[in-house]
Formats: sequence, C-alpha cells, structure tokens
Amino acid sequence: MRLSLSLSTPHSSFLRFTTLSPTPPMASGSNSLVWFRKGIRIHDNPALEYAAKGSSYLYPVFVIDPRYMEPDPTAFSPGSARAGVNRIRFLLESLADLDSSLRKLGSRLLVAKGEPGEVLFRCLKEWDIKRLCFEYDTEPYYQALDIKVKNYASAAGIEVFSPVSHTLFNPADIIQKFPSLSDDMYGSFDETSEKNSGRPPSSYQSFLKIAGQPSWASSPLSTTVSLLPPVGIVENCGISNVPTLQELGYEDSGQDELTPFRGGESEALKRLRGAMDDKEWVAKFEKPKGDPSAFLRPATTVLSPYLKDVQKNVKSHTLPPVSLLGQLLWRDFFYTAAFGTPNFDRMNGNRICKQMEFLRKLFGQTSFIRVLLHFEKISSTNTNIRIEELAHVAPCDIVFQWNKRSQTTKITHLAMASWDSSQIPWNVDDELLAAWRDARTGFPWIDAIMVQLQKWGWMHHLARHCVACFLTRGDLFVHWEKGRDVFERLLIDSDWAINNGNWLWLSCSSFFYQYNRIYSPISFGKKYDPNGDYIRHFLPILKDMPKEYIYEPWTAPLSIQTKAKCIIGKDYPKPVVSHDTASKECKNKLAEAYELNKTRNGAVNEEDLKILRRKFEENQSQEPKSKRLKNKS
DNA sequence: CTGCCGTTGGGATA
DNA sequence: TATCCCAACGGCAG
Repeated sequence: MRLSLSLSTPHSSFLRFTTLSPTPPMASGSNSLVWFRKGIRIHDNPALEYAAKGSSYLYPVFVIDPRYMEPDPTAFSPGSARAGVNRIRFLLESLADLDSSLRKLGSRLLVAKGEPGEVLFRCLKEWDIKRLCFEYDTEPYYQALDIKVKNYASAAGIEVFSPVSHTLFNPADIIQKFPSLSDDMYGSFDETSEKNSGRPPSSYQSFLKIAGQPSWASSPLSTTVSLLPPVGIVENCGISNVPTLQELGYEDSGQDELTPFRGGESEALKRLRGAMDDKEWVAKFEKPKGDPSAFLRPATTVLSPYLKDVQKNVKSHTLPPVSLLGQLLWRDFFYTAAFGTPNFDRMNGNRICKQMEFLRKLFGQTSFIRVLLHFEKISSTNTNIRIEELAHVAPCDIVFQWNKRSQTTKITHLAMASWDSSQIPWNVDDELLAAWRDARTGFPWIDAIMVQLQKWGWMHHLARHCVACFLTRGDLFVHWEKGRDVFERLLIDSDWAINNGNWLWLSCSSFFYQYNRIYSPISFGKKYDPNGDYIRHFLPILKDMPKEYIYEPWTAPLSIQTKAKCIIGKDYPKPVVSHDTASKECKNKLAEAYELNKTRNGAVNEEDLKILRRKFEENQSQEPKSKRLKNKS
C-alpha cells in the first residue's frame, strides 16, 4: 500500500497522509507527466506508477537545471559551479539507464533544459497535461520550486500527485509526533504554520523512539510496472535524448583514474543483490568496524524491500545504530533534522548549530594571534618591547597579563574591536582550505583521502570523518560550510541533508559535542593499514617511503627521503600545521565557544565577560604557543 | 540536580 | 583484541 499526499493545504510540511484510492478517476484520453528529480528509478516509484495508471499518454521528463549543470570554468575542479564532473557523469549514467529501462516498457526519457519551473509550465501547457506526478522532496531548493509548480498546476486545473518515497518516513510526520518541550526556549518552528509545536528529535535514540518500526517492514514488495503508456507528440519544448558530457559542454578531463562506480538503477540493483545474497554479511554488518583504508570495498546502494527479507531470516543480527537497517534509519534521522531546522545548511540562523561567532565578537582571534609581544618593565617609567611573533595586524583591544615574579607584562589576547559582525567565526584562511581541498596538507593519510575524493567521488565513511574533523575542529579550524561545499561538489553520493548533517556532527556544531575526541591524521589510518598501501595507491609520490615513515614522512631522515625519491618540502609538502599544537588550540577554541553558547544566546553581561576572560586567560597561558609551520620550499 | 549514555578517539597496558 | 584511563561535551531519564 502506498501513501499519497493530499494537496489541499498550503502548508506542505504538515500535509496529512491519505490512502490512495485503487482506481483514481481519470478521464480517458488524458495525459500525464512524471517529473524525475532524485529518484531516478522505475522500481518502487509510486509517482511513476500513479502517472501511468489510466493515462493515454505519459511524458517522463527530466529537466537539466543550469543551477547544477552549467559548466563553470572558474570552479576549482572540472564541472559546474556546484557539481564536479564525476557527479555529473554519474547523473548522466543514471539518466541513460533510466531511459533504457523506460524504452523496455514502451516509453522513453524526455530530457529538457532550463529553469525547471519554466520548463515544466511550458510542457504542461504544450502537451495538455492533466496530471503531474513527482516525488516529494524536503530540500529547501525543491520546497520553494515545488510550491511554484503546485500553484501553477492548481490554477491550471492540473492534478498533482507528490508522494513521499525518498525516505522510509515522512519527516513532517516524525516532527509532529515529537513532543515539544518548551516553545518559548526555541521559538516556534515555522511562524507561518498554525499548529506547529513539534521540533525534530536531536538525538538518534529519541528519533528511533518516535519512528519505531518502519511501515515497510510489514508491507509487501512494491509492484513493478510492466508496460507504460506511450509518449505523446513532443513539440516546442526543446526535448532531447540523454546528453553526453561533451554535449553539455564539458571537456574530456583526461583524468588518469576515473571513478569505478557507474551510475544507474541497474547497477544499484546489481550491487544490492550481490550484497543481500551474502546474508551473513548483512546480519553481521557493524558500521564502525569497516576499514577506511580498504578502498576496493564497494559502496553499497541499498533499496529497502530487499533488506527486509534478510533482516527477518537471519537470527542473530546486529541492532541499530550500527546494523544495516540502522544505516537507513540514520538517513531518515538526518532528513528529519534537516527538514525541521530552518537554515540547516548554515551556522548563522541555525538554532541547532553552535554559534562560534560569539567567540570572535568578544575575543577576536585569541588563539592564533596571542603572545605576539613581550613587555619587559625596566624601571617604573621605561618598558622594553620585544616582538616575538607577529602573525597578523588588526584594530584591536589588548589584554595584558602581568607576571609578578618575572616583572614582565605579556599580551595574552587581542580582541578585535572593529570586527564586522557578518564575519564568519571559523577560520577564514583560504590557504588552509585550499591545501586541504587540493590534497597538500602534508599529512599523507589526509591527502590520500582527498585524492580519492577527487578521483572517485567516494570514500569510506570513516575516511570522511577523518578529513572533516581535520579541516574543522581537529586541526585547521576552517569553517565547516567550506568543507561541506567541497564534499557536495565532489561526492557522487552527495546528499544535501546527510552531507550538512554530518558536517554539523563532525565539526561539533550539532548532534555530537565531544570535541576532545579528535581523529589523529597519523595514527588513525595506521591502525587499519600499517603498511600504508592506501597512501601508496593514491599518493604514488610516497610509494617508496618506508612504512615506518609513511604516515609522517617529514620525520624521515634526509637519506631515507632521498632513497625514496621523495624530498619533503619539495616533492611532497611539509605538514601545514603541527597536529599536537593545532589540535590543542582547537580544543581551547571549542571550549571557549561552548562556554559562550551556554549563556543565553550570547547576551553576556559585562560581569560574565570578565569571569570568562579570566577563565580563558588562565587556561591558555598554560598552553603551548600557536604554531603555523611554514610550507615554503 | 545527578548519573548515565552517546554509530566510529588516543594511548597505555595486559 | 579487550580493557582501562584521559577529559569532560550535551541530551535525556529519573
């Protein structure tokens, strides 16, 4: 049984589910359009099924949206402004596969190009469409777009069917069920919505409690369409076949190693069946135990119906959160959080995200600029000023610390006095970001993962954790939004809700807060792959480095470096930071930011401020000096 | 308010 | 490989 959305209410987030009537009324001779977006598949696709039912002509459409697909030569890697070429290739392969599946059913895929709303309006009109079907989408971009489309359709008297079929649950449903604690504390979720007291669960456990057993666990497998109505006459809408990369204006990148993953439903089903046949593997699956350096382990794309049977038939299986079923529920967890959180993909205006900006507004770049000068008091009137390290100059307030015993004054903090409030709070160092992005941090484990991302568009989950932690709270303290953008562009399995959710998680901005647990860019990979085979594969420049040094090649004696034909600082970069000192700095910064977030929305009074300052001064004066190793060869 | 727990930390020890 | 300690967060149940 499938669920359909009633479209009578304007508040899409809280639409009620209604059961689909088995034989929908349909005037004979009417045309339907099914609009493909995320779910590029023919199986388990209620929008397609409904569109096919009783229609004399069916138009299956995919719109190539310039927002995602327009070539952008100024981007840091080949592709459009938002999507790398791997992602675009993957999408085109998926479309080609869909087209081939549709053709087997007597139909074909119609590819149009342009702003999706405008394209659709034209098609609906030109082809005299009476019924429009597309999968419901919770992403803000589609939420806004779909409202426009639905409004147009209802004004034109077109029936719209937009089922929730991308997730196991309807996120709005979960949010409604979740008890609201105190609306005053958090503000209402959406002011335009009348009865909207619910907020998404903030922990996985509380999510599970609400979600319970997914309904599909007891429902039969979805039927597959065996024949589709023909495509009618296609005119005036710029329809083409599925284009190639070249036809879209992308040049042959000439990359030496392409992603081994092919796009398309057929490939996904093949991979799924292969995995599901191994019942032992499914039952014993434990997420954290995977080996992030085992790069030939396939990424499994999972469709729910197949999982169900295996889950039932094997007695001792693992449980959520680490089980395979648990992974699907995690997906829904992030979808729910993303749907129920305004500005989920930003720090500013995101109520579940730690606001590091208060740190900056009050203290400036405390950790990175501190101990610039030494003041030595010679007499009551004269002072010696010695510059020790001058990293940055900006208009600032100076915080002194007087040491009685040594009779010296030390500058411990520089608080930006004229700091722009729109300034982003995390590090805005583009050089550090570029080093991370372009795989030249000098940490082979990190760089190898980033090369795999560039080439394959996929890395192991824990490998993603390592590089995300390293970029943000672990070492470089670069804003998680910057890393999010890079992942979104390069990952072929990139997904708005899950990607943003995980960056919030890994940066300790939301969901997860144990900021002292930092992945070591040296020892974490070593634990799984002591020989460094993974590094040797993706960073061939290091292939002859002895395993004793391959995770820390800068510690290798010059003779070893020479023998390995890899001089550090010349053939491969020195580390951009010292992990030991940088990670301590990061912990301090997080501690400060958390402390400031505790006080009501950053409304700190002057007394609190003094206490906090003293606290951090004591804490930081014991810490080692900030170190940014220069990486000039 | 307290104590327990949290999909995946590091390091030492046995 | 398993267990303990480190240090010490927020969410949640009692």
